[in-house]
Amino acid sequence: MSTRKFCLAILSSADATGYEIRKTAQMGHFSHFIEASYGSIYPSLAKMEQEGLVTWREETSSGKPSRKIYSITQVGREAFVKELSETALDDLFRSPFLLLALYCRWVGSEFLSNEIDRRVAHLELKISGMKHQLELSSDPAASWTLEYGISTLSASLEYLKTNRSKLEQIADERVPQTQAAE
Amino acid sequence: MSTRKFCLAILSSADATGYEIRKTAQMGHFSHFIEASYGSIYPSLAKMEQEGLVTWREETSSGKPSRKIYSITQVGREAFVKELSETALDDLFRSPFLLLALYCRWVGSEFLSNEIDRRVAHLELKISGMKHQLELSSDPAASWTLEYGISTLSASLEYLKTNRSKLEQIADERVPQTQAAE
DNA sequence: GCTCACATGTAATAAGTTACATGATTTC
DNA sequence: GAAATCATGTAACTTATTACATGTGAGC
Repeated sequence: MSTRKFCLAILSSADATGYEIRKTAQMGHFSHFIEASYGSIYPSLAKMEQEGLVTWREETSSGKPSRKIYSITQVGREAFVKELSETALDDLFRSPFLLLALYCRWVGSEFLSNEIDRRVAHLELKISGMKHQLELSSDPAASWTLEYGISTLSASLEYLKTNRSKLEQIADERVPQTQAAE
Repeated sequence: MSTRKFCLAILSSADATGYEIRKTAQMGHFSHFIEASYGSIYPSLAKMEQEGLVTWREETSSGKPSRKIYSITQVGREAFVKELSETALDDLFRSPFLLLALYCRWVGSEFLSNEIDRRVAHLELKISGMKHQLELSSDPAASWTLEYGISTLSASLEYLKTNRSKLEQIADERVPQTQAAE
């Protein structure tokens, strides 16, 4: 249901093709808290067309592959607002990294350090990307959401940088796998 | 694969029943970044038993319903460590709330305010629950992870409290649904 | 000539959710 | 006597992931 909602969200601002919707999911200011791939977007759009939430027109420029440009209908807008207000609003957060942190003794500190390095780099990249988007943003709501993301990711990064050594020390007392069997 | 990994994680520390594993998922120090329901735990355990990652014994006390107590095998331990180190470590974060924030003009500021109130209360409850767990925690790695969670959730809460009025102002300029159709 | 970006889609599979089905024991 | 907790599981359904399949045009 989330891909659906996301497609309607995009289309509520402007017409778009499936390809463009996916690009927005990957690079837009949504990318922090939404994910959608072709395999979920195209079927979603097809289904919503059947239900009358969206329509499409074909655009054929000479040579270029033809595009299906989707538009949201009034019914679609109503469905979007309804979903916005009726869907559960709790965040979904899953972190394989925190599970690794919790069991870091099993993998040892070298491996852990490496993963932390990667995570730090990843977070820094993400934050700087969002800051860049913030500069370009003209929509105040988008700016607000971006800042929300930036401040939580920054807190996460900060904690990680400040406290990594503590965890690395814990991981130093590695549990050998042979001992593990008792 | 994540329910699987989570079950192995629990069992790597102590034997447990499916029921207990689910309780841990709901209330333990995992609850912040993991979710698992009966519908995913029981099938997972059954499958892992077939693959030799876990075994179980039955415990029948007079009267009480019989319990299937699962134990991890050496093969299971190895599989766990392997999954810990080989699985993707990126967080999964989905936020229907941030989508609502982004389109708050469509729902208006009254509705938004209400949702923010609920979210603030929810975050405060979650944070205080985690602080309580932190006090009880004797495992340094669990404490580290809990503090990680507390600091990011606190940043999130802080941002929300400080900047909610900004968003509420944006939502004040509500887009009427009739106008929406253009 | 190669690779990247544009462009649409399907099929097989994986994974998890929700509700259902059942039943005992304990606590208020 | 009712409700909560303990306890196991299944079945139908929803949803998304991954890989496959296909093809054009532009720039290097």
